[in-house]
Amino acid sequence: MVATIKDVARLANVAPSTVSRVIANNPRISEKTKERVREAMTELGYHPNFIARSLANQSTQAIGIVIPGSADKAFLNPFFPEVIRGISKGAHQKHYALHMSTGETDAEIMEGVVQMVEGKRVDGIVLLYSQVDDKLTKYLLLKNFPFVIVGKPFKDVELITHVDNDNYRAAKEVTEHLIELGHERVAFIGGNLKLVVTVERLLGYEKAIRNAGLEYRDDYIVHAQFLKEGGQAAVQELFKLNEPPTALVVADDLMALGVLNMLDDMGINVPNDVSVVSFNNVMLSEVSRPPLTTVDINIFQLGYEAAKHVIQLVEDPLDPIKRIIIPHKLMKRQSCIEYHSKKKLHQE
Amino acid sequence: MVATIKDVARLANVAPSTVSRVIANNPRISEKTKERVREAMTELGYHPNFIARSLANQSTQAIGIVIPGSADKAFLNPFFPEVIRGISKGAHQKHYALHMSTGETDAEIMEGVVQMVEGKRVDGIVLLYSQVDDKLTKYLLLKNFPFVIVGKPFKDVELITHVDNDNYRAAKEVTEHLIELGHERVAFIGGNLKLVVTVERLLGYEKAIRNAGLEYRDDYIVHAQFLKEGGQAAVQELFKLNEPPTALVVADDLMALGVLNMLDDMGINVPNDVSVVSFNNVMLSEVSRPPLTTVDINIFQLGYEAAKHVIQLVEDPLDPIKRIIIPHKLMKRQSCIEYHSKKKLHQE
DNA sequence: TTGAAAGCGCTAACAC
DNA sequence: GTGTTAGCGCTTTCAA
Repeated sequence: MVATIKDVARLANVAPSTVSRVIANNPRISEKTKERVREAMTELGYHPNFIARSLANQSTQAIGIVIPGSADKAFLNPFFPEVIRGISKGAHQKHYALHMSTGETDAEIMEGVVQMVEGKRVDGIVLLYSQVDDKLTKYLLLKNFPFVIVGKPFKDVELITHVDNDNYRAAKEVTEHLIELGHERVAFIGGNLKLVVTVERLLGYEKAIRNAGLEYRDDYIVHAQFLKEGGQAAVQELFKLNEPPTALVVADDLMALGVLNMLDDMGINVPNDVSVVSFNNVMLSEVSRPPLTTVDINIFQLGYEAAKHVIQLVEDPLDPIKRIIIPHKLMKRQSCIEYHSKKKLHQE
Repeated sequence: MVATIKDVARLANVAPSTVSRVIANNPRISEKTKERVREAMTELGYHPNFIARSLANQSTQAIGIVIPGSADKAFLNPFFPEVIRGISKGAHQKHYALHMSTGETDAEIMEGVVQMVEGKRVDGIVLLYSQVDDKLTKYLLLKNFPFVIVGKPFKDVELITHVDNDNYRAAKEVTEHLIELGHERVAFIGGNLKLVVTVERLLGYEKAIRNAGLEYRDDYIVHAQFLKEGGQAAVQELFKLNEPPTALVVADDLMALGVLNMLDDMGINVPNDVSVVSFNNVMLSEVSRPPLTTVDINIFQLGYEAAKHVIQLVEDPLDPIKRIIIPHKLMKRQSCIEYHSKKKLHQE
């Protein structure tokens, strides 16, 4: 049998409550008894039972991570491990552990969150995505449970602490970059339109197009899933058009990789025939052929700040709602080139 | 206040234990009372408190994941997210959640594991690596705590359920492949020599070299960390030699990427000047320039089986110790080429 | 400065 | 079938 607080108390000739106070390093216990109790602890190889403590305490020192559509899909996109790296770092600094449920469908994920919250398994939650009209957000808000969103909340922006990039501006900037390079037929390949990030990037793209006085064409907007295969499907649609685009804004590096593959299969050269820019700057984007010009959104930082702020929220429920914007940066690489009507000139 | 089992009991006019039995769907409760209790539950919006249940139950329905040297480093290598994908899938099928501690140093990681085990925060543990002379393994074994290792235990192989590849054979095969292509100066770039996987791969390499009657040269063996930078450092050493190798066996795709980079910087062409094979077949290896010939070790499956088997162990402590070997497969891509003394001929 | 005792919310004997 | 009751191991008033 494993030693409990009672065993320690008995051995040290004190009450269990005293042992508890020693664990918490309560200053009102004399150094002498502290010493005696500590000796008893090591003698018995005592370690506190976290679960029991959690029950008495109503706190778990763990934060929950919620991933869209099941870890076993999402982890295919390097974005997620990278945010989790950041979260892990932030949680570590405050001595928090990480907890993930493993639901696959939306219903199961919801179920998992309810279990985390209602079952008191975690003290706070980081939502790794923001969906339009999200039930989860609504639930968490209703329960008044500490949580932060990585991304921009669809609504109630002023009620939810969130860590985000300025995706609108970032998308606008990359599109402008393409336009400055002389491109006039710029298409947008986005991910799931239910994700707020997709919407933001699309809006930024649109703004840049309109600002430049270019035509905003519906058939230049394609949506697919945030995976390699998504990118491939999108390209096929776009290059069936009479006037195919000369540049592509792709909402995610992994999709861009699919785009690159498909373009290659179709014998279309990047960057000579078509320029490509994308988002995230995951390791792949540096390695791809050609290396992708992409927006570094500082994924790690996104996770790190999210963790820090849920914990703040947990430890002080009155902590004000915050909006943290992580800076982005365009990483120019070899997937973009100047476009002069029918001629291709020097690289950027 | 949140509803407890007592509230439900009161409203349904039954004893708390009856409610508990309804939750567990105990067959000895009449359908009628079950119905009544369930109504009371929904009316009160009742959800069981997992922590309280865990305490009474001595079970958490969660399995712990232990990563070498902190998540925030390890996750840089795509191996880890990929195993976790598998674990997540396996855990999900049995309705288990995942728990990770966030230690950074060895001591902190040990501390985290002790907290998981002693604090009863998880029912079982998956160790995502196997180190020579590992304290963690020793501890877990001593505590008789359910755990499985992804990899080959350094010792006590017959006492520890583990999920592994036949890394020895895999390394032997890829080295033989290189030798068949005509290479006679084949070097080995390994990772941390404390990791059993490194040792196994090195031994397989050695065996192939000796079998072929080639000279086994110490200066052809270099070790670095399992990251991109590791690969780069290794190359610099190797190509300072008088007789630099014409082929490289690299113990990890990510390192291989670093190798590729560095070789490129040095103006050494792959595969024309030197052939490269590596291990893991992570997504990067397909995308790199040139695409890497690598051993697919089926990372996802490794994780999936590991999860399935810890859970089995948790649910039946008498479940026999097992050794699960996941098959591997050489993925031939464009980083290898035939070598004929001073000439290079057609590709493989 | 320390102890006694109640309680966190649930489960599992043991009764009936 | 269902209720009673004693824990699970800890924290936290309240008293002394």
